[in-house]
Amino acid sequence: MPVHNEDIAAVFDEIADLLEIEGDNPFRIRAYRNGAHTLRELGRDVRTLVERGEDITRLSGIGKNLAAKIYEILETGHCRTLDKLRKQLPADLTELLKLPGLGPRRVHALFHELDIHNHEQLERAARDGLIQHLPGFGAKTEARILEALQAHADTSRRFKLAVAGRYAESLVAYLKTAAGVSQVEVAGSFRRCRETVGDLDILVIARRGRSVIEHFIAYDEVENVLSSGTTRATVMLHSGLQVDVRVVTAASYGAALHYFTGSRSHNIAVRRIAQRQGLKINEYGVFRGKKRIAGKTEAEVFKSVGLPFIPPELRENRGEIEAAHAGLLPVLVESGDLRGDLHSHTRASDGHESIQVMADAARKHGLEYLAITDHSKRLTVAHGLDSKRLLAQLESIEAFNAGDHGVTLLRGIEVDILEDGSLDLPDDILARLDIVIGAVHSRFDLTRAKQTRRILRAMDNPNFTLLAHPSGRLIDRRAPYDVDMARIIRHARERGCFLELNAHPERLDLLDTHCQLAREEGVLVSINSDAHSIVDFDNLRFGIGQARRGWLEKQDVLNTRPLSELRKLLAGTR
DNA sequence: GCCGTTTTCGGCCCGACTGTTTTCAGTCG
Repeated sequence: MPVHNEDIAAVFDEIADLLEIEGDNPFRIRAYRNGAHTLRELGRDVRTLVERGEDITRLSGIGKNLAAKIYEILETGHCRTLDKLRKQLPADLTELLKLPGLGPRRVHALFHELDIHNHEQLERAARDGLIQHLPGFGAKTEARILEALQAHADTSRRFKLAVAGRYAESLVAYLKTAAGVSQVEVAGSFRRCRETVGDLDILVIARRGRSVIEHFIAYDEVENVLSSGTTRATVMLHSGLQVDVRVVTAASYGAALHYFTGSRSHNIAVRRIAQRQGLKINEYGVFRGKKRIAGKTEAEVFKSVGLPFIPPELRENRGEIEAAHAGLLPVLVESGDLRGDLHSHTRASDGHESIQVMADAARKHGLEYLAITDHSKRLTVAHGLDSKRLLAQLESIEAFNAGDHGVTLLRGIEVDILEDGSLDLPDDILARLDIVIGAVHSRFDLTRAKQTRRILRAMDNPNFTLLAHPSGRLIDRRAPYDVDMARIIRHARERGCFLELNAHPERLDLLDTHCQLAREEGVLVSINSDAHSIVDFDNLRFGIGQARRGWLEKQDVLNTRPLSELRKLLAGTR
């Protein structure tokens, strides 16, 4: 049973939860949480690092103690510290922490005073009116607990970036109509371009907070108001999306934007740097004593602690601060850097438009080239192409290219990688194409070893150019297949082929951490729309966002190359 | 439990809002 980083992180988080309920040293608790964060953001299995004999205490937040626990979990599958805590406290107790309004202190009281350690017991006690008599509780808290228990089903819901974006857009427009508002910015994980967001964090610049807040909570999509003060408010929209609005004045704009953009972990790291320099950073500015020395812009805030501006997409405390210190921040790829798109579909398979219409849309999107890559025959639901239909399509593409349309089409295919790792069309046909994108569309359930072997074998086909949507996941709908991505990335380097970052907002794989890994290994990533209709080219921006989260620079992205250079790179894979 | 521009001990980010309190603890972001 392989142990993944997430398994170890979950152990550390549970230890932290249980220690917190028991009122342990808060810094010890944070150390466990920091360790969990480091493992989750690592991008490669710590197991592999250990197997290679690397010193894992060099990872930030992993000291001797946590390293020993990692070894223990890898070897035995258990952690004695956690086992011991679980003997002292019921296993389901940490579930209570997930209810809004219940933190460690209250859960401690519920357990030790009323022996409550699960939802059922909590609900019964609340209905019997027992909770409001506990010290620190009251009638309102008891009522909120009952509400929370009823609403519990959808508390952890996250929204895909593109979906959240639509809610954000109308809300921003609405907030701009409030009196005295000079600026409205969506911050938080949305600004960091995370693939999903748990809530919207919106920063408003205005002289007076209260009137903006009143305007905000009167928005007609508001389901209920969770809190509302003079400078901030939290509401739940009808859609189930939570929105936080924070109002500050222009003098605090940069500091507030930095604070509200996060991530929390990044903010803490930056504030600690400030602290060591005798400064204090809060959402109002950077202060030396009572004197504000910065805060108007984010760049000013960074500069005040001796750092260059760090783009929002990098702010995950994943090495960006160290890189900034060392002057090694990447110059991130931008939308305008893309010269082409290497993955698109037409009516020939499951797309909605002709070759000509797709080409025209790509040109209007500022692209110089577009690969037509319809599905192969195995994907019958998508009306995949067999050799004969593919050859016919090649003729149409060549005919198109013979004219002057301001965009060049590449002859391609998205060929199915069959269960044994062979490709769904004959080699002599694939050899006639400019680009062969391999993709897994079946048997997502193979074991990690088999799935990995399947993909490695497909890459070994001399015609193979690019691995499409490498994890196969659909966010919220289908888990990724189990595969050793680090191995696949290394193999891509050895084999000299490429990986796709699929820009569709439901896919967005490669993951950001895998982009980082690809970059370190020198494997070029292609940011592709996988367009099935002309509007889908707009999705490229989500791919750019994900690539930026993955530290990719222009030179790390295959389709930033001009056509002539691209052709050489494609030819080089054979 | 981690870590070092105050380096092997002594510190560890910071503030808003709520509810239960009469000055603040708990929770949250």
